[in-house]
Amino acid sequence: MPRVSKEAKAESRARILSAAARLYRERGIEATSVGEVTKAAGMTHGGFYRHFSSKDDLTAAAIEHSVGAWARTLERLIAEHGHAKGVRAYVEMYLSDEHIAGPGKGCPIAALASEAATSPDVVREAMSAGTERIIGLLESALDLSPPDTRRRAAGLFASLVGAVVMARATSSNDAALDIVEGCRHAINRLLASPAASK
Amino acid sequence: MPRVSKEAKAESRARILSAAARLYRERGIEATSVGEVTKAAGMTHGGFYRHFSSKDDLTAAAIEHSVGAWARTLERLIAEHGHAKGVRAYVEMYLSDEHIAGPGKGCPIAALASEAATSPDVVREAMSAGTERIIGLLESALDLSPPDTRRRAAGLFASLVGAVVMARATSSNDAALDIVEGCRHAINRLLASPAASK
DNA sequence: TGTACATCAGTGAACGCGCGTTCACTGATGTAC
DNA sequence: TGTACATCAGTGAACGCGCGTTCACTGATGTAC
Repeated sequence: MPRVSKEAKAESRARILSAAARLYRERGIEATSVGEVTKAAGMTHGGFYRHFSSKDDLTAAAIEHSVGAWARTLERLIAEHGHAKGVRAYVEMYLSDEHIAGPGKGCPIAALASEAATSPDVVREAMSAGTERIIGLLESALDLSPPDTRRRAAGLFASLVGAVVMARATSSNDAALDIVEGCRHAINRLLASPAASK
Repeated sequence: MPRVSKEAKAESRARILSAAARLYRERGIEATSVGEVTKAAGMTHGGFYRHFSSKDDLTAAAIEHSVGAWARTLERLIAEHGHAKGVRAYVEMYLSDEHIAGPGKGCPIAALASEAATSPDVVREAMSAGTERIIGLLESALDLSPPDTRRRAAGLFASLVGAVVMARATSSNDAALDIVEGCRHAINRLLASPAASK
């Protein structure tokens, strides 16, 4: 296939980005090759470099893409259900069986955080920006005005990420359930006691 | 170097295992090659297969090795300081700057959980067994007899893991501090309210 | 509006490289007598 | 205890393979007149 219109090029780029975002979350970044991504996007690997300068460039863009989608979901839940109920809905979505069983459409922070920790700076920065954005949204929704709303939001999100990461790494379903339920109870306690602090 | 005594062989195996456990936690499993491990252990790659049948075999053994070390540390802290103070000391060690900055000697669950989620079963099982062991120790130390001590222990550990994973993936030190502090406060609240539950 | 031509998205072969693993070999260790 | 020999831990070259990336090529798209 020879040259293609501007619109077709933009669609190709979008397909590559979606495929990469899904495959990275399902299999990990290192374990996913450029060839697998372009194949999933319906093209051959040669044209890839018309869209991205390197695999790292794609990785950063794919993380931004998928983090953005999750941030918009949280924004939507808050807009639809109000602050407190929106956060609770997000927590339930995050801890749902679908989310744990389907990392391909899931939160990229839960799927990729430990791999990103050892990745090039451009990847780490995409990850940081995404984390920052989610914590910021949670912070503004937890408008209960305790002294450290931001840290409270960060602690809440860390619990969610830890629970999903561990539930996925566990080969026993019972153990995974205990982890998720334990996290849910801890967060409910956190959300129910606005003033408690040590 | 030709054949070597039984003791020397056992020492070689121990050096390979230590080197692998450190490099895996520092760089990730996929990102660490068999050659790098044997080089760090002071030998060439050819002799590796006298000790392990494959890289996956080594990976499972290395995870068991490092999880075991962390579980023994928790046991020691509980024995030295008693149940409640032992758990608090473990939390402080887990959330310390040294632990976050030095994954090579750190908890393998925090360093490798998301990569293990996409690894072969033998690796996942080593990870599960380790998680199970840590949660079991925390459960027996949280002897406050609420209805769901096990889930409480699992939730506590999930918070710790999430905080360390996210703090490491974040490129901003300030954001990492917020995450760790938020987690610390959430856990203190959890440990201080034995009967609260939702 | 129609024509001539430069641009460049996508193809598929090819590149150098490092991976996990195998193997012939060496010679000290461990064993049988 | 001493001797002869089988074992096998470790070496280093070699294997096939898949990786990220490059490149000559094709021909529809976009542009200049």
